[in-house]
Amino acid sequence: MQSNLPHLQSIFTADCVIFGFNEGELKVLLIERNEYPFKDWWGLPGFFVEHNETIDDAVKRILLEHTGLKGIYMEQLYTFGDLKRHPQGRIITVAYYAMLRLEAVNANLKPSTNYVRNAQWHPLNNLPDLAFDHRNIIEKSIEKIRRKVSHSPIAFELLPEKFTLTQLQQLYEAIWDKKLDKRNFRKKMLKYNVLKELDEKQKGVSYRAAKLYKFDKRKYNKIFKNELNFS
Amino acid sequence: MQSNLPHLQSIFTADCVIFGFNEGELKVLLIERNEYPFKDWWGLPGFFVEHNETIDDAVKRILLEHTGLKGIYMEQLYTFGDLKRHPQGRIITVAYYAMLRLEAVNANLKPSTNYVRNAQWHPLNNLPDLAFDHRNIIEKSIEKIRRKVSHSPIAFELLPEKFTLTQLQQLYEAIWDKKLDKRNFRKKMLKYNVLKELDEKQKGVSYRAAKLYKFDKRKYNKIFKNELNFS
DNA sequence: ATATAAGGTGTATTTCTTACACTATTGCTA
DNA sequence: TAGCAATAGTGTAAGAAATACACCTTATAT
Repeated sequence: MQSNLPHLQSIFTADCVIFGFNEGELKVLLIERNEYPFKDWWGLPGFFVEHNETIDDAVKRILLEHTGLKGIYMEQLYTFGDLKRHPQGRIITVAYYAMLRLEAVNANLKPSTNYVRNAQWHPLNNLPDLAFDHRNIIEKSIEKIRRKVSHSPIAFELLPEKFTLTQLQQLYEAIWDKKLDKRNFRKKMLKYNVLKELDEKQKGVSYRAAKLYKFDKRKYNKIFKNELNFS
Repeated sequence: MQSNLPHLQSIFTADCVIFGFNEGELKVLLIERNEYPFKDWWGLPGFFVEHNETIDDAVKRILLEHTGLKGIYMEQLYTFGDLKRHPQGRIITVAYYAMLRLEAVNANLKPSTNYVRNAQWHPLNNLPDLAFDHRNIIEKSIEKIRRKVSHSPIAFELLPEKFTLTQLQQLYEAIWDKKLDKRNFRKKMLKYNVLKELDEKQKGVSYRAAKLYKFDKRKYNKIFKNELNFS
């Protein structure tokens, strides 16, 4: 099958776009770079992929080293390869994204590599200047989650385990950047039959406490295997 | 911004998954390889990306050199990076896909590189053994076009410029691998308002000739900019 | 006790989806 | 040239889903 061909290895990076939701805002996880190029700039967690690790493994390792986050399931988004995107030469990057319950991990963001000084959530609509083409990558990610969320209720991953319907609605309003009707939203959500109503209520609010709900993953998997609705 | 960092270049390949539709079947364009590795095997058009070309440009060049096809708009599908996918080492590949009017290009498939001996359409449900992980790439592509076609009527690209509603229905049936109701299908399609009815009929058939339609791209762009339908 | 702030609920209208079967037209051939 | 073969083309009724819309309830703070 092969003659004496040279041995080759792909050199490339992988970047992580991690979305969280808090205080009615979508946020993205950025790191402060401690190494050239773009030393002292903010950017996405991202680094070179090793020769002996899959891309899926690499993004997990990189996210852990850069932010301390572990066990996050990321999906591949797109591969960026503009000629000028990286100052060291044409280096392509494979971007992955994930959405997660922000409040669960808010406190303990701890980089474990010298390449990174600091990891922090930033509101999506108030980002600092970013290294490389990272702003572009984030913009493509937000388009992707908009499309994704419109075909399946994956948005639950951005909420705490127990949440109120109002929180859920605010999340959709943040992703869509538009207001939704409260009654219709609730009707629709409850009809999907993937919410489990709990016997608990919100605490610590100075007004009528709302019922708490959980996302029922078993039912979700049954219903949304086929997420299709055109003809 | 940078100190004295080494100059680097990504080494990687790009592959093309080109779908066509003919005689009621979905087909994919394969090439017969004339070089190691996988000499004499069938595989996707694909090759190394040059250091000074974008990935988007590279797939166009590669498709042209391998098959003679020109001016095809391809979209990025996914980047494959399994450790064992390429016998020369861990070389990742960025896969692109396109759908196109098969009958317009059927005759003149002419490779212009010695790496390729031959280019040919193969029915999707009767593929030969394929080089590398190309079967896997094709499977991921077909899932993608199923999802895509269910959110926007992009399937028109697989039909000749003028087509009958029955041809359109057969195309959807091939993509979905299931039968659809004729009356409901027509009602739905016409309601989208992206078909232009022509003053022409099918020719050369030995039964009642069907009306021909065209895809109205202007209307399409207006309607499907936001292809979203959840809340 | 009252104000404040959000929680929680129903109905009528319109639109979309689905299931379902017969007549019309054309070319071919006996 | 009659009739057969093959596909084109059409409508309706029932159920499901989407939308628009406003008021009372409950908990807390003062």
